[in-house]
Amino acid sequence: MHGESPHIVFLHFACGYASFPYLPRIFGHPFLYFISSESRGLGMRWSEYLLPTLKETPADAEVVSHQLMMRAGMIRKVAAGIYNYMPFGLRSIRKVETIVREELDRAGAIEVLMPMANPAELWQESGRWEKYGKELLRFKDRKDADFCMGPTHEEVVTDIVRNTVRSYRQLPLNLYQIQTKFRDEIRPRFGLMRGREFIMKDAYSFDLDDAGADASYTKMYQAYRRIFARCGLKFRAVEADSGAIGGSFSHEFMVLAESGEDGIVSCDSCEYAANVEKAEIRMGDVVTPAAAEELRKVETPARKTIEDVALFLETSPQRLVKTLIVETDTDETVAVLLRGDRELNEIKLAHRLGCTWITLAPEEKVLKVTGAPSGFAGPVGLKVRILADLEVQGMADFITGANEKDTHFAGVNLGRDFTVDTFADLRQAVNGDPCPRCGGKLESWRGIEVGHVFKLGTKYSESMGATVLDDQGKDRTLVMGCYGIGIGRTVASAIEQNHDENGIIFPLPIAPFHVVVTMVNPNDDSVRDAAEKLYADLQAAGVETLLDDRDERPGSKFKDADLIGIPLRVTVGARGLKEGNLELQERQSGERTLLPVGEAATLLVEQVRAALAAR
RNA sequence: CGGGGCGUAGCGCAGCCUGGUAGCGCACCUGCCUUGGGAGCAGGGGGUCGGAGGUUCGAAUCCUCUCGCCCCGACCA
Repeated sequence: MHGESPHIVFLHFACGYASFPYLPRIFGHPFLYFISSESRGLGMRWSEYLLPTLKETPADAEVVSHQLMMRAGMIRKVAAGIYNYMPFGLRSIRKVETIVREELDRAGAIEVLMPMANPAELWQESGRWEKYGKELLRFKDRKDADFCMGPTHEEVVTDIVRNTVRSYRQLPLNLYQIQTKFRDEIRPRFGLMRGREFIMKDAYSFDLDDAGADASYTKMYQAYRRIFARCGLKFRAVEADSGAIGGSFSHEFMVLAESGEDGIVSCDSCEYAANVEKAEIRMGDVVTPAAAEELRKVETPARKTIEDVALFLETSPQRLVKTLIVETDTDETVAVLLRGDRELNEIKLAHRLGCTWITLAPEEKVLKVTGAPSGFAGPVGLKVRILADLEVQGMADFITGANEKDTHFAGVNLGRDFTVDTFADLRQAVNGDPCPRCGGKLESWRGIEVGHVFKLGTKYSESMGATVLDDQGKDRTLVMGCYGIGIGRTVASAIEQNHDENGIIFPLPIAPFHVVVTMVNPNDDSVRDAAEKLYADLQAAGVETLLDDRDERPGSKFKDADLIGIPLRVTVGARGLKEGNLELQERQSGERTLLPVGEAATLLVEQVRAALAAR
């Protein structure tokens, strides 16, 4: 793990100063540089750094952030879902961590560090040793005692609190850590986006009662908003499915990006935003239109999908009702009806059925239930329980499968031809649906979940006996909240959101360096001197600077600079120098400005300060 | 878990079908040359062809097993 090793004074040419213990505000010696006690140096020479950029995209990297993090030398894979954080990538990770620490400290949370190796006993106490499944990586120590790698730390933190907190007067308490976690994902992918080993900030709040827990929750919610805003990210805090707890006490923080794994919706006229898993759809009173057509069979040879059937019968998917055969974890098989162009929201259905998960029935089951191969299921004559989306209630004369190979029914009508056991809101919300709060329009986005705040209640405090005495001297079970931020994923999502065809475009607050100084020709003394001077001046002013002093052709250096995405690039070349200028190019806009040599450092410092203060 | 695909130099790939002394581009090293958008020339180093077993006179190539990695996944709605 990172964190405790004392870091490390780096000296090239001047090894005698290796015990230099702190970071001086200003120094004049251009050959002396170091990594501070925070393991971040202000300056680095590319020629002496480890920044292995790749011209080509590694074959196994699917999403941009993964590709670019590999190409920019930020990460290297060690095993499936397990990565080295290379120096350049680590700097960005540390930036996010620093912002997280500052904001959590400000919100009154207290940092701790819990072990990666968790004894089985704690997990048995909470019952999760049995429940957690294969994602929990278990192992034995030399004495054959059971352990697991912590995928999250409710058990451990609850243990801390029950052992150390006795009185309501010690509350509220909010403990957080930044730790490497391990979840043995079935399919790790997308680089840091979905790894097995990953750096996570997790926090846990403890309060005497519900009201206190709500206050803690709100505080964290606010802190999270600041954190992601300070990271320079476009995000939404959305209502998430909170499972058994209910209410609006679960929010996910979603970085907006096309490639996001989660669908979210937000209202264009009020504050409502939700994960599509949760987003409700409000329908007014639904009136079933009168049937106009007779039920009739139509041949639909080999037309299995909604699109094919609609095309073949020269109608639109909206005129079809699709029938999904679904199995539950409680061993029930039901049929679910949706308008042809709609998608089932499995979470809503599971809630409705009171089960934990549902799954589409396998081919054999479909055959058994409907008597036809999949693709031709319909409600008419079905023996299983039938649920239908509210929208279906407003349909008449529609088309469904006929439970017979290569055959559909047309002119199908509710009541007359079949009956539905339950109508409910079962479909996925889509762009343009009405907002359940204000009736405005919902806009849909893709998002990457980078943070989650959750009111836990007493699940762990109760099973593990975390109680304090209240002012009446009575035992009270603590009310908990838990709050996570994926640190690596935050960096990855920042790249997902901020890149172009040339590479990364880091938001300045989390950029590994603020400025890259590119020497066009390091063999030209005037160029070298001017670049060295700027490099020294910038560091003296606290600007994190990468000096590209490599003896490479300018073209490769520019390409590399674009790739690694440092927000400000200063080109030092003989051409500009003749006029007394350096050239500033902003990565984001591509805008170029001439900087008079004498004022360059000052102007850059101002720009960096402004960017950091803007948030 | 089920299905599919791929493992050949650091990276990206060809060669495999039809067995016969392992190749290309980039990267790397040396020298020359060049220095404002991934230059050029010349020379050079580097591969248990993922692993094990088998077939064969002979296996990167055919067969079996195994490991690793990647992708997809349920009338896709």
